[in-house]
Amino acid sequence: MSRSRDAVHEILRRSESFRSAQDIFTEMRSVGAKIGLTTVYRALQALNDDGRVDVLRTDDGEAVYRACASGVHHHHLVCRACGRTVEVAGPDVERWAEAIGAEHGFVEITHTVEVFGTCADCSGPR
Amino acid sequence: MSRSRDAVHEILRRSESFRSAQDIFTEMRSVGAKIGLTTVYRALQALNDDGRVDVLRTDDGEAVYRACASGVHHHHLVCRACGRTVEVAGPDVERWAEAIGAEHGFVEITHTVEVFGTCADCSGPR
DNA sequence: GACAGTTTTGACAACCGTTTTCATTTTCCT
DNA sequence: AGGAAAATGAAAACGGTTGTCAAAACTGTC
Repeated sequence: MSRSRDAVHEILRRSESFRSAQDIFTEMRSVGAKIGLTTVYRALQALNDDGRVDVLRTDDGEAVYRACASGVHHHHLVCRACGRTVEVAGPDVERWAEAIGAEHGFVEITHTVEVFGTCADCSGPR
Repeated sequence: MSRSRDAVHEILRRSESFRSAQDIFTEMRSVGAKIGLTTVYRALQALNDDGRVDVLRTDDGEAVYRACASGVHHHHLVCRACGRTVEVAGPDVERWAEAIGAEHGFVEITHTVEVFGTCADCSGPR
């Protein structure tokens, strides 16, 4: 797993928003790349297994991916208009999740947090 | 929209974990209810539109529903073993999300937060 | 109660994103 | 080069969800 996997990774690194598999596939094809949809899916899961990309589900159940700048735990602030995404750290949230879990007797706490909003560019010059 | 919608709502109120549409459909049928899968889906979206149930997506993209006890904003602490769910409030998280958004020039902030863990019953008596 | 009009229902087909299959191609190693 | 193993992609299979459309269940009115 290598050639196409790097290509997919490259696309994601150049994007600053979450992209769907089909979306990536279309872009690659339109640029002339000879790649199959299946391979894009496989590359994405491989990249995700390696922790090189973040995945999340849109409200309609589609999986969207993004190359994460850091391998460490973080969350996303996503513009609902243009899709621009900022990685944010949330030590307070991590602590809160742990505390909430402990309070109810839960162990091995994990959590998912996504923040949405409209960025300055999209809401500003009205 | 009434008969079956109430039936679906009732099932959810009796469950303390998130349920999928198909899951609910199967249960209703096994109890002898004469209802179609389509109707279950319709009832669920209607209930969701009315803010009577919470929806979230599992990692494999399936939509799961739960009757929320309160109409006010809250989050969930879900046992990954038995699915038991506790509603939790997180004023700190709300503030954090607002702050993070503002810091990056985003407005109209919303967020999704789900906490997962293993509950006492499922991890305790080893 | 009968009737016309509206709403709800459900079997079935259509959708759509994702995964599997499997035969072909490419890569890697010696 | 030669052969085994990994990667690829077209097409088919899958699974959850939504659309279609005719039949059934309510509505309110005479």
